[in-house]
Amino acid sequence: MSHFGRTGPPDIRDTFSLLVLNISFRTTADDLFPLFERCGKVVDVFIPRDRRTGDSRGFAFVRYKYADEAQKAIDRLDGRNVDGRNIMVQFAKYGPNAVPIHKGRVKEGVEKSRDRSRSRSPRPRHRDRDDRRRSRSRSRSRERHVHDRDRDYRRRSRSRSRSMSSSPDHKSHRRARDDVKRKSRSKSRSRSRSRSRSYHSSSPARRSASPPKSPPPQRSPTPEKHANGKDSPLSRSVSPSPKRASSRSPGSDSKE
DNA sequence: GTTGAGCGTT
Repeated sequence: MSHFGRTGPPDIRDTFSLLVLNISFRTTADDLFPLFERCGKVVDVFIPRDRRTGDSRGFAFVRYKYADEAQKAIDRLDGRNVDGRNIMVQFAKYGPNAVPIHKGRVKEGVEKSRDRSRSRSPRPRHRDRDDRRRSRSRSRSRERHVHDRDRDYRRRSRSRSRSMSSSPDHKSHRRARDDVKRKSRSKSRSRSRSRSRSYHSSSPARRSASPPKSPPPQRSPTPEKHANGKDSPLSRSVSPSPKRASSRSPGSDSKE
């Protein structure tokens, strides 16, 4: 997506891309275009956005037609306050069209801009939203599509150090204790129920179709109700007649 | 409503 057309980059023959960092999340290409246009001929303004949320990622790419104009934009707009934030303008280093830096003048400019951009001090990185986003994406399709975004994912994976919290701990413990309690209370019956449950769990089709509509009954917070009521449909379901259980044949399995 | 290191699209 570019500012001039929705069919990708217009012409990347002899353009010089500038990376504009630290822009506001609300700043759009339309806001940056006039600003950069004042420094020279702007070929395209592109702001990478999140594919899932569609929000701006906080930086933009501005392509100039001439290197000297791009250099001028760096000199003039780098550090300029835009939408309440001071942007950082520098030559784009990576990307589909690496800046063809051959002229000594541009090269010096690049080094200068990089030197200046290095002024920013390192900050502690903790991004909840990104972690959440990546987690969700990973949980849904971990290694299905790892193409060009692989670089991005790895780049952001660096800040996954202190992600593990202590919240799931007690939850797990609580669940485990609850499970143990239920088991000890059920005792002998637990065997047949466990087998029945296991059998149901081994059916992927049912598991896939069930989650949204019918949650697993064993996860019910009040199992004692069913334990007391022997006529409960659940009880019948989980504890079939001993006759059937003892004389279980392959034919019966196919039915259930 | 929020966030803030970095390098890009149909």
